[in-house]
Amino acid sequence: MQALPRAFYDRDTSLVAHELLGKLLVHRFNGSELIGKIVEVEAYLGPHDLAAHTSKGITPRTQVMFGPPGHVYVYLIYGMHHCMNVVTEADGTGAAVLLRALEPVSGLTVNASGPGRLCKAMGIDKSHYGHDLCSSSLFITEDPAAMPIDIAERPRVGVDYAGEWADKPLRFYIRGNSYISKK
DNA sequence: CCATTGATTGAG
DNA sequence: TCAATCAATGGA
Repeated sequence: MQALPRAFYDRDTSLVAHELLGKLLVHRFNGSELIGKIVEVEAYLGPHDLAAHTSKGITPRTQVMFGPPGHVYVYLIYGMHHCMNVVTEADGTGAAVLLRALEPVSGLTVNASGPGRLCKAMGIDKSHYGHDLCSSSLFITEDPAAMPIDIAERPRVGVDYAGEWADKPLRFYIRGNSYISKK
C-alpha cells in the first residue's frame, strides 16, 4: 500500500478535493489498521475565502494550513468535535480540504459520516496536528478496487457567516453514496 | 428546536 | 485577562 506523493496535494485545491473522493484514508496505530473510503469533502481555498480559517491571517492554530502541502490540519470545533483537513497547494498558500465523511472499508466500528464522527471513528485528535501524510502511520492511498464515480457539487455546510462565499459550490461528494453526512 | 463544550481569538 | 464565537452532534 503506497501513500499518495506530496505532489498530489501541491495542486489546485478544488482539483485535489475532487480527486480525494474515492481514495482510502489509512490510520495505523497500536497494531491495528483503520481504513475508510473518502466520500465527502469540502474545499477551503485560502485567505481570500471568507469561510476558511486562514481568512483571518496566520495564527498559531492555522500556521500548518499555511505550511507545505500533504500535512494534516486538525482542530477542535464547538468544544467537542475534532475535524480533519488536508493542506493543499504551495507552502504559504493557506488552503486545505476538509474531510467530511468516510465509507467504512476495514477496522471501522462506528459511523464515520460527518467531520466530527469521522475523526472519532478513525482515532484522529489534536495529536495529529501537523502530521505528514507522506508517512506510514496516517496517509491516503489509491483504492485498488476503484470504480468510476459521479461527483456532486453543493454549497458548504455551516458557513453562513461567510457571505457570498457561503453559497459557492465547494462541497463535493460521491453521488448516490449512502454514507454522506447530509442529503 | 436546544444544550453541550472548550480552544481560539480579538478586545481592553 | 475575559467574553464571544464556532467547518458539529445528539436528543427533544
